[in-house]
Amino acid sequence: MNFNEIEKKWQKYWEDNKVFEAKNGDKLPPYYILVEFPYPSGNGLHVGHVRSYTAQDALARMKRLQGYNVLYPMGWDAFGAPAEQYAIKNHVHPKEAVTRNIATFKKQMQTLGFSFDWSREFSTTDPEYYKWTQWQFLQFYKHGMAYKDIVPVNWCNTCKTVLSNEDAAGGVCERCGSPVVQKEKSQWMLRMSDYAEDLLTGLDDTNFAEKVKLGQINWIGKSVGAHVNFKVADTDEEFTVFTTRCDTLFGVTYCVLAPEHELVDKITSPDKKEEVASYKKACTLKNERERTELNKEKTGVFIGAYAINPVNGKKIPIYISDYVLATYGTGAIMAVPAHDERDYEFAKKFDIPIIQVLEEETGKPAENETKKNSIVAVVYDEKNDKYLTLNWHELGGRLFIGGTIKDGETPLQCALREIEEETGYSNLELIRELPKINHHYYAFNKDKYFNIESTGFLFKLKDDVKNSTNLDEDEKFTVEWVDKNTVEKEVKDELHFKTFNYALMPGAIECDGVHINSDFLDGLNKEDAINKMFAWLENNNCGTKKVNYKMRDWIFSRQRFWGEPIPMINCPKCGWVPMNEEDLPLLLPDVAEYEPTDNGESPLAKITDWVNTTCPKCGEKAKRETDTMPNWAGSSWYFLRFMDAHNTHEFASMDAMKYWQKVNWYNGGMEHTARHLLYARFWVQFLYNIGLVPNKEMIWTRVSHGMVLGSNNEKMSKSKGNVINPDDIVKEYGADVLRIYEMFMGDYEQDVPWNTDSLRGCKRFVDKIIRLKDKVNNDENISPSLEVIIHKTIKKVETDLQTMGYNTAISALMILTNSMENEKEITKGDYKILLTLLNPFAPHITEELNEELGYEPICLSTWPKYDETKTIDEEFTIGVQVNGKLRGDVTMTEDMSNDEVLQKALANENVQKYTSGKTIVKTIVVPKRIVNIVIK
RNA sequence: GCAAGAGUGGCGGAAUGGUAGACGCGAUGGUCUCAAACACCAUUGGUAGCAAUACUGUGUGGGUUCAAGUCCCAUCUCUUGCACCA
Repeated sequence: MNFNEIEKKWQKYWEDNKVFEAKNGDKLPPYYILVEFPYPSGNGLHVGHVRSYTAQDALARMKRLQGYNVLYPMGWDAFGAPAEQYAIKNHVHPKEAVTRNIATFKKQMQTLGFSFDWSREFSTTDPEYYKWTQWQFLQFYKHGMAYKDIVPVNWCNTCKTVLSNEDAAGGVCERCGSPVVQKEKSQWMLRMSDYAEDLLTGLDDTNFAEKVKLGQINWIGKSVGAHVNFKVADTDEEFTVFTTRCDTLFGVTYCVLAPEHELVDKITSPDKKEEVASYKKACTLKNERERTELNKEKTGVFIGAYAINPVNGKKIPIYISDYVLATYGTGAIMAVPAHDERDYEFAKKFDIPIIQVLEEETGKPAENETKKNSIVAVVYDEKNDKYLTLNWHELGGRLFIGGTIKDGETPLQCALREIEEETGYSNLELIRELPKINHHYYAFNKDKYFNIESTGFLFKLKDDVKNSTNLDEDEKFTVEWVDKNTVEKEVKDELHFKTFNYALMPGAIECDGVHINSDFLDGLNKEDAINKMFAWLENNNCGTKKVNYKMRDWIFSRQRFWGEPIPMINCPKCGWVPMNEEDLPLLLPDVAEYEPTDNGESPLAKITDWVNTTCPKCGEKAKRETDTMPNWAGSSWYFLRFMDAHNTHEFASMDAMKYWQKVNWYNGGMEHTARHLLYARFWVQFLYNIGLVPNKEMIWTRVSHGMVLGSNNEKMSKSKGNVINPDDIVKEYGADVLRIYEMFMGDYEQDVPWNTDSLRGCKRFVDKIIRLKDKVNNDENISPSLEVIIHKTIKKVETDLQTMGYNTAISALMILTNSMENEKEITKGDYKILLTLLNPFAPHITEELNEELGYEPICLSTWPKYDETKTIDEEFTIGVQVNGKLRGDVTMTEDMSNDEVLQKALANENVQKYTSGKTIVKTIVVPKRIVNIVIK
C-alpha cells in the first residue's frame, strides 16, 4: 500500500466534498475547537505544532461523527517583528515572505490531514481583517479606553523599539535578548487596568485549567492595602504611599520615592540637588535587569527633605532609591525596616533606626495568663565556636540563660545579672539586642499560665573569667558549652530556639504577630490592627483603603512597520482625531526601507505621502499616527472572526456569535497562557461592555500542551541539530503514523523527547491493522468473543479524547487490535468499529481500509455507541490478599455473592498455606476488586 | 525567595485507596533467511530458585487504613511560571 497516494486521495476527497466546512446556524449542536493560529515563520511547521493540531483534530473528527456541527478553523498571525526583521535583511516586502510562509504552512498542514475548515482562513495581515482590528481600536478610543500618554517605557537599542512590560520581562528584549533601557515616549495606551477586577472575577465563568487561572491571577497581581498620605515637612507638598501593612505605620522610620517620582525635584534640598541628579541619571542608564538583579546591594540618596509620619507626627528622612519601582503602586513607599527585608537592608546600609512593632508569637495562648517581662541570653564563645547553655535535664531540657526582669531593671541589666548568677561569667560584650518575642507557656511548678514578652540578647564571651561568689548554687541544671548542631538538636523550647535563630540570622522579621510600640494597636493581631488603622486613616483624613494591581495599562504603540496602522490623525487644531470608520481600512503603504528610524519612529514616518492627510473634523492639514499596533492586537479577537469570517459590514455578526457561543476548547502553549489570554479576555470584555459580543468570556476551556523536545531532551533548535522536520517523517512513514506517534508519545500536557524508535512502533501498529484485513469475513455483526473489549474500547477512546488522555486512547486501540489479531477470523462489523475509532487519529488509512470493505466514508458515518452493560466481562480474576499481601487469585463471575467469592478465595491452595492454623480476624471482599483476609 | 507541577523499570509512560509497571520502545532468546534487514513468536523491575514460590520494590522519613504510587505530615531533588510588587 502506498500511503502517500492514499493520503493525497483522501485529502482531495475531503476538500472536494467540503466535508469539514462548518455551517453557521446549523441545527446540529455547535462545537468550537480552537488551536492557537501560528505565526508562519520561515522554518515551517514544527513537530510541536503537529502534536497539538492532531490532538484537537482527533477531538474535532470524533465530535463530527457524534453529530456536532464542529468549527475547527485555522488562520495566520502574520504581523510581527520576525517578518520585519527578515524584510530588513533581505530587502523584500514582509508581505512577500508572509505569503510564501503561509503557503508552506498550509501545504504542510494539508499533508497531515488536519480537518480545518479552510473556507474561514484568514491572516491578521489581510486588510479585510485588520480593518476590523482598526475599527475596534476606534471603539476603544471612542469609549475613553485608549489614550496617549508620555510614559517611561522599555526601550531596546538593538530593535530600536519600545517593548511592553511583557516583552521586556527579565530586563532583556524578548526578541533579540539585548538589555532593555528606560526612555520616555508618547504612546497609545489601553486602559486595561480598569478591567483588573473583571478579569479576575471573569475567571469564574471559565473552565480554564487551574494552572492557567493561576497564571492569570498572578499576572493581575491584586493586593489589598491602603494609601497613606505623608506630608513633607516645612512645605505644602504631600505624597502618597501604597502599603499592604498599614498596621506597621508606627514602625516607619523613613520613606523612599522612586527616582522618577514627580515630587523628587520639588522637595530636594539645595545642597542635595547635585547628588540626587547624578543618582537619577545613573538609574536611567541602568536597564531593568541591573535594577532588579538578585542580591544587589541597595543604593539610594537622602534628598534632604523629611516627611511627617501621620500616626505619630515624627519627622522621618526621605530617600530615593531604585528598589522602589515607579510603575508599581504610587512609586513611593513607607519603609518599615524591622519587618521588611528590603527596608532592613537599606536601613542597615544607611544607618537608619529600626523600630520593632510586631512580635512573633510562640507557645499557645490560654485564658487568665499572667504577664511578665523576661530575657533570653545567647552567649557565644568565639574561640571554641560554642554556645553557653543550661542543661535542666528531665526538668526542661537544654535552654539558654533566661530570667524574669525585676522592677527597675532594664532588660540588658537583667540579662547580665542572670548570666552571672547562673554561670558566673561576667566579662561579656553585647553584640546585638534581638527582636522581642511574645511567648505563652504553662509553668507546672506554679500551676499558672504566663504570657511573657521576651527580649533576646546575643553576647560574646570576652574571657572565661568566672565570678563564683554570686553563683546560684542550684543543682537542678548544669552549665554546658555546646556547638551549633547540639543547640539545633537539643534546644526544643520554642522561645529559646527562635531566639537562637534571631541570633544567627539578623534581618527583618516578616510575620503576622502581635503589635507593640504601636499606641492604639498594641496587643492586636494583624487583621484587627489593619482594620483599626483603616478606620483611623479615614477618620483623620490621611489615608484610605486601597486595592492595587500589578497589571498596568497596555502600551499599544509600536514603532514598527509591519503591524496594523493606528487609525488616528493628529490635527494641529483639533488634536488627536479618529479616522472616519467608513474610511477603514487604513492600508499599510509600501515602503522602500523597513528600518525604524534612529529616534525610534516607525519607518512609516518617512512616507510623507502617507503621513500627510487632512483632519476628518476640520479638513485642515494634519498628520497620521505612524506607530502601529502590537502583535497581540490581531490575536486578541481572531476567534470571533472565525465565527463569521467573511462578514464585510461587521467584525462578526451577533447572530453568528450567539450561535457558536463560546470556544469550547482552546489549545495553546503554556507560554501564551498569561499574556495572550489576558489581552484576548480584556478585548472581549470590552466588546461585551459596549454590546458587541454576547458573552463576557468567550472562551470556555483553555488547555495547554507540553513541548516536543529533541531526542537529547533539549529544546529543538537548529544550532543543536536536533530538529525533526515533519515533512521528512510524513514522506518516510506517512502522516497517519506521525499523527499516531505524536498522540502516543506521552502525557499531552508534559514535555516529551522525540524518539524515532518509538515512532517505528507506531508504524508497526498501523501495519498490523492493515494485515487484519485478511482476517475479515462477511459478517456485519460484532463477534461475541470481541463484544466486551469493543464496547470497552469505544468508551475508553471517547472519554480519553475529552480529557486529553490521547496516549491511553491509542494504547486502548492497540489492545483491541492485539485481541483481534488473536482471533482466527473477525467480522466486517468488528473491523469497521476499529477503523472508526482509529479514524480521528489516522484518518487516511482508516478511510481507505473502510472503503475496501465497501462502506461509505467514515467521515460521513457515525461514531459507534457503547453499551455500558456490555463493557463488563462475565468472568474476571481478582486478587486474594492475606494481611494485605497478595497470595493468590480467584476467578469470579458477576452473579457470585461476596460469600461465595470469599469461600473460593479461602479454598485457594496458596492462600491456605498462610491461613491454616491461624485465626481469621476479619475478611474484606470488595466486589470485582479484591479479597483480603486478615489473620492473627 | 514565592507559587504551581512532577519524582514509578534501561527509556516514553499506565494505574476511580484494591493484583504496581497497562501500552509502546529497547534488550535477550528463538522462527524465517545462504546471510542480513524486515516480520513474527517468547521472555523481560530487582534478588534467590530448574520451578512452584519467596523476599523486595513507585525520591526519602514518618502516619492513617484490612489495604497507600494514590490520602495526611515532614523532607530532598527537578521542571515551569513570577520575582526589589511595598
